[in-house]
Amino acid sequence: MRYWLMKSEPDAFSIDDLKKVKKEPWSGVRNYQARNFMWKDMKKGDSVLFYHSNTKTPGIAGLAKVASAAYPDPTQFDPESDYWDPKATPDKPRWFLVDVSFERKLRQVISLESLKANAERLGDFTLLNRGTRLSVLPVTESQWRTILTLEPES
DNA sequence: GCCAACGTTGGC
DNA sequence: GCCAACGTTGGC
Repeated sequence: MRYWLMKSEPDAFSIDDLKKVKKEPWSGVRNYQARNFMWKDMKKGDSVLFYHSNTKTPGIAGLAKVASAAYPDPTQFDPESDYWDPKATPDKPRWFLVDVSFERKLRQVISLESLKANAERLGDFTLLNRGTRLSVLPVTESQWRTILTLEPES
């Protein structure tokens, strides 16, 4: 069982949206490193920190699970989609995704600010590295545990 | 295979 | 809305 962090812009797809639909194909990732994490390393049942980016208070908003094995992102084949990739074919797909299922909302968003304030306890954390724009990234078990201690009691 | 130009991410 | 940081593209 591994741990991950996945970013989403809440204006586009928030933790509340995930709660509503329960399960969502994580389409639209068009970065090779992020794709490789989903394609090669993620397993059904892995745990996911659901991160809100590009918003007033960026931070971790909820918990989710990897709900499927990786499979080709169907939006790459759809000329109508924003994520259409003319170089991808069903025979030779270029982009892969996993389904993500809702687990729970955090009682309060664990803000990027508070993650930074605990940077020392978190150790080397990709999210906090300068210039990191990865939308799918690995989290260690100890980071996962540390982060959850930052959630308020009630 | 280099690298300038361009597009995107995402915090602020 | 700004812009630094970074990834990708494509000419050479």
